[in-house]
Formats: sequence, C-alpha cells, structure tokens
Amino acid sequence: MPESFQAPIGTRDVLPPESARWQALVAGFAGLAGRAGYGLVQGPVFEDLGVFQKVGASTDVVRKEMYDFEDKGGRRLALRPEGTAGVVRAFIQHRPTTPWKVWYAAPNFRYERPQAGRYRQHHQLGVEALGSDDPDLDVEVVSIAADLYASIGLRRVELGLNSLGDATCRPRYRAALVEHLAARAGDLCDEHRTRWEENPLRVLDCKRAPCAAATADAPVMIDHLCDPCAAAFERVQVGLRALDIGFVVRPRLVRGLDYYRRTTFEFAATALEGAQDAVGGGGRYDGLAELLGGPPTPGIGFGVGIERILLACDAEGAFPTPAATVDAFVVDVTGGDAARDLTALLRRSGIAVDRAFGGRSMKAQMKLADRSGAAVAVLVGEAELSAGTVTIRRMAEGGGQAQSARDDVVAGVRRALAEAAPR
RNA sequence: GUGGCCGUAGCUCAGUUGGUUAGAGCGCCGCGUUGUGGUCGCGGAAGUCGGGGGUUCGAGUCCCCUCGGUCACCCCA
Repeated sequence: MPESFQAPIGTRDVLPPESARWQALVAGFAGLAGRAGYGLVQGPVFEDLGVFQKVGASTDVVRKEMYDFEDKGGRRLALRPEGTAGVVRAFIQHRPTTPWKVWYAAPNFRYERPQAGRYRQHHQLGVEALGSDDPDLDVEVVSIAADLYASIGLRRVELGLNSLGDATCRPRYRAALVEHLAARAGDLCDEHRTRWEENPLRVLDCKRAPCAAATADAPVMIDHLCDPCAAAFERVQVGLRALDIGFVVRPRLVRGLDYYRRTTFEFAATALEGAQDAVGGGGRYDGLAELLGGPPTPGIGFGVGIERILLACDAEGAFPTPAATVDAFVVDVTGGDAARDLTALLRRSGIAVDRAFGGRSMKAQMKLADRSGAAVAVLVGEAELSAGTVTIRRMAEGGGQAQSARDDVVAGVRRALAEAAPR
C-alpha cells in the first residue's frame, strides 16, 4: 500500500466553502486597518531564534512552545510564535519614519498539544503602532480590535484592561510583590513554588488554587503606578468611554509575554466554553525596540486569533460562511466549443461563470448548474448551435427562459441577472 | 509535557455474549424514452473495519504495541 500523508499534528486545511469566511474576515480587517492609516506588513514566517528569546525568556511561549530548528547553514531559527517581535525587528532594521502603523494577517506557531481553539499553526490578525506613547494611540489600537468584533457581529466579547506600569514604577511594585510572595512561597502551586522569582507577576495570573489563595490579598500594579503611568491609564479609560467601548479593569491581567508596559488588554469571548476563550489581546511595549538593539521607541499592538474568533462566531451563530455562487452557468451539449468560448467571453465581461467538464448529459449539467447557485443558465444545444443563438434560463422557480442571439449573450445574461429574483 | 475518550464507505454513524458474502442515512454517479435542475422513485460505485503483532477453529468485536483524532490540565490566539 502506498504511503499516504496528512497534515502535521495541530495544523489543518481550510478548504472551500469555509475558506470564504477567512477571505471575508481578512478583507474586512484590511479595510478597518487601512481606514485608520495602517499599511500591510509582510514579514518572514521565521526569524533568528534570538529575536524571540530576547523578548520572552521567562515565558511559556518561548521557554517550552518554541518551534525552533537549525537550517543547513547552522543558523538557529524559529517559526514565529507571535507577531510583535518580528515587526519590531523589521522596524529596527529599516527605520521607517514614525509613527509607523502596520497591520498583518499571518500564521503563528507554537509547539504544544492541540485542543479546541488551539493549533500548532494558528493565524492572527493584528496591528502594531510604533513611535508614540500617546495614550490616545492605545485607544485607537484597542478600538480597531473592538470594531473588528463588532463588524462581524460578534457580541459577547469582554474587554479586560490593565496597566503594568513602566520602568519607574514597575520595579518598585515588583519589590512589593516579591515581599508578599516571599512570605508565602511555600503555599504556591508546584510550578511557581520554585520559579516564582523569575517572573513574579505571572503568579498573579496563575489559575491554580494554591496561587490564587496565596495572592488573594497581594498588592496590584494599578495601586502603585507612578504619576505619568496613572495619568496615561486614566486617559485610556476616558478615551474608551468616549468611543463607547465597554471594558473592565482587571488588575491581575498579566499576559503571556513579558515585554508589556503600561496598557495591556485582552478580549475574551464569553460564548466559548472552556479555557480557550481569549480571542485577542495586546498591549504597550515601550522597552521592546531597545531590547532588540534598536533606538528607544514606544509601541503598542494587538493580535486576534482567526480560528478563535470564528469559533466564537459559530457559538453565537454570527458571521456565517458566505454562500459560494457564480452569476451564470454555461451548459453545452454540442461538444464543448461553445462552453469553452462562452465562459471565457462572459468572464472577460466581468460576469462570474462556471461550467461542466467531461461532456456530461444536459440533465447532469443542469444539476451542476443548480448546485452552483447560478441565477441564470446559458444553454447551447444543437438547435441553438445551428441557429446561432443561446437559451438563457432563469434558475429560480418559475423563472422561465428565452432565446437570445449568440452575439448578444453578454447583454442577454446581464439582463437576465438584473431581472432574476435574488436567490 | 501529563491525563480521559475515540479511530468501521467521501461525511455522520449502526454493527447483538467473537461466528457465514460488513450495514444505514447523507453525499456522489446513472436511469425514470423525444434537449432542462431543485421534489420523488429505481439502480450503481465506493470500506484490506487506522497500522502491526497476539489469543482463537474463527476477530470490526478480546489483549499488547504503535500511529492518528479529540477533549482537558498548564498556558495562550
């Protein structure tokens, strides 16, 4: 038996008709981002391993989920686990003028066990805006994500908001948190008992009961913000309220990557059962460009998971897969020349046309015409062939049909399409 | 990385305490006389029962291994 293959673990094929949803989603996002002045950025799907290691040394994403490999030249590379690091690397490499606002739709890779809403290759829509620390930019970025959900009819999305402070107040807060944790280290969960010092903030976000109990009365960042950070956080909230974007402040929201500063946020789809309800998230990363060897440059962005939002749409019955249809279907039982020539002619006139192949019976071709969703069928039999005509049939029930000179087929089909009741 | 459940036609699944040529629905293909779809009727193609090994007179049905799927934990999109 010949060996056969299937898609690698945690990956999947997106085929028609479902793929039409992707097209519609990405096109809609491109419109939203474009109208806000964001241009498309297309970066490599893999980067120098160091780009990601620098950015998240203490995070799960980098520590245990990296899809890394060595190429034939001995370079250590990694399939990108998230979008921001590569974009910042590109920013540093090309030094575009700021503010630099870009969007992307691209695959990300994480080596972990797949489950509902989680894949080794998943796809994110996102934006990144570098070069300004104006909190109104935070509002713009968050609003693009919120508008995306709204534009596809996703209603049950909850925005969680937090501030993680900056280089001034974060260390002070961190010291207070460390003091709190040190007194309770023995009570933490198995993983954090020994690792809590590496990234104390993450303990706040740990879902396990021991950590939750030990941090119940722990100090939170937003109570320790310095004046500029507090002012910025306030300005962000004012802006979101002004734009009618609902949110809840979640002081324990920490997020997976450790480069975040000040504003961080996460969108959760409440229609999704189980743990995979995060449909998007992001935040400000003012120290990141410097960390990657570039000039100090503030930045903020978000990523939303395409698979996740489609899953959430399914749960809400929103954003259904658009029906794939053509305008017309050419049926030819005279040998194929007419089908070949008429489909090309009609398509070149801007009409969406399909046809049958393989010299099938008229009955079979009509069945395909019906299934194609075409509003009209263009029939060519021996009679039409010798008369130099075509039969244009409206496929809707009781639609009727009429002869048309073959030379007028384009106009005839256009007319029939205009008259045909929408199916 | 750890654990639960599952693996029978393209899809969704039935398959009695292991027993003759493995089934259904949907889908697909054809036919229902003169060139016409959607409904209906009839017929047809299609499965080495995930793979390998074992027990047995005999295994889709029991045991082991393996691969894959799925869900959950951790974490995240």
